Amino acid sequence: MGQNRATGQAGRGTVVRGIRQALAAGDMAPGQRLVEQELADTFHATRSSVREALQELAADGLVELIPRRGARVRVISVEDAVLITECRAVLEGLCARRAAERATEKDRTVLRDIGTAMEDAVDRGELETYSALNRRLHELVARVSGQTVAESLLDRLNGQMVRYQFRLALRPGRPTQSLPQHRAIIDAILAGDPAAAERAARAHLDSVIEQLRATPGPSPHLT
Amino acid sequence: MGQNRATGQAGRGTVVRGIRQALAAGDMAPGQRLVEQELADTFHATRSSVREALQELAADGLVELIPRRGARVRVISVEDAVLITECRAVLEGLCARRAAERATEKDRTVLRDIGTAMEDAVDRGELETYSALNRRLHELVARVSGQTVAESLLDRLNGQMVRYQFRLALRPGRPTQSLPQHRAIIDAILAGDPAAAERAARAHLDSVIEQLRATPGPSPHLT
DNA sequence: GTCGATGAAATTGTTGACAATATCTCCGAT
DNA sequence: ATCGGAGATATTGTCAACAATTTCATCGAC
Repeated sequence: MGQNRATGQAGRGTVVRGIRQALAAGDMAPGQRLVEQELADTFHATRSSVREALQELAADGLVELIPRRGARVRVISVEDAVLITECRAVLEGLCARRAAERATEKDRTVLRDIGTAMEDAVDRGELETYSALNRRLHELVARVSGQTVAESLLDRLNGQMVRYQFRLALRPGRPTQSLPQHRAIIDAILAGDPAAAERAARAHLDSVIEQLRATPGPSPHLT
Repeated sequence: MGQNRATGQAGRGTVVRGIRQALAAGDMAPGQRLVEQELADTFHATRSSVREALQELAADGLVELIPRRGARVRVISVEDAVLITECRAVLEGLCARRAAERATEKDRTVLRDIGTAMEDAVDRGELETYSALNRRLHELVARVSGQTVAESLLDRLNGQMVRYQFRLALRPGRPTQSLPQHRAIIDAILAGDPAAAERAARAHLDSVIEQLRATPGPSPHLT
């Protein structure tokens, strides 16, 4: 691994992954300007690759593309985050409902395991683990539901929320609040009760919205 | 309007619009291969513009992009259409709910007008008019709801459904079936009853799903 | 007659140079 | 000191030629 520039479609993938990661890690501030040549240098790709990567990220709503003025990391206000989460609420509600109808024995076992693992993690105060299980749970529900369209929409929406998600998960007392909500979703799916599963998923995300509303706006731009 | 090649971003826009329209008009069959040079010629644009346009359309799910093998018009199976409509159901449910909470006097007036215009159109058997009003209604509800995120998701999903939508609207007896459902949505919003509005929107789209399921698969490829 | 290989044609992917535009810097006028 | 404008620089957008790959047609062997 050295000086070789990743070229072509490989390069594009590299840049997309790189920017995604930098965004998730908080290495790129919202509103920050993204200069094509700089990106090309840091990721050892060509400007063409960077250009295409930016378009892809713009389509996913992670980056804002202004003609003749380049790309910026998209700024997502608290209000935006709320609107996004409202969509997540109904879409995850749909997924939970269908998951309750369709979960196989195998799925149920995995679900049960995630449930107990979550309780353990919260007991032991392992926030990182809990957060990871959280993601796994939401992903599993979407996958089990067979709602591939909803799943991809949720993917997109979640991508836009990275900044807020890690902010929320670290809130003191948050796990104690969300754990029973996750339990309720799991239990409803295990019980094969679609209506309850949908209600539980929505209730969970409504609570996320409440938390978001109590969030101070994202650190005023250090342009 | 002559021999001038639309160049650059203008060209890209031209191509995107052109393909979108051709798709809506049924001039491009699903699965049809889209060759860059051909498109560049027919829309009088450069191959670069075409390339970018295809990426944009791919991000919107209208076109399938396979590396090294070019672009094809995306084939949307009946099952896909059902999954899409299930998402639409919950998203439009959300919009209807919020619209019921937020509609201003002005909005209500427009809504009422659309309602009566719909009834007139059905009475007179003006299918085209009814179909246009249908679109306007769904758009208005989304806009009034203030759910900009849901609105853009719905835009994307609707774009993928063009083929099926016109197929459904022409079904005999369909207007008689959908008119009261539209009325129910409008009335619930006018009454300021969020829960009823959401139920009505969902019920309407559940009925669309039923119709879709009773649809013969999209005409077996005339590749 | 079918299958596979070989070469030709068509098509997509990549690159680097160039053009157009925006942004910044510096300077002078008020 | 502030504002505005001219030039310089930085940055994005465009293009056409070239490279790589796939697809298609032709031909020969079994």
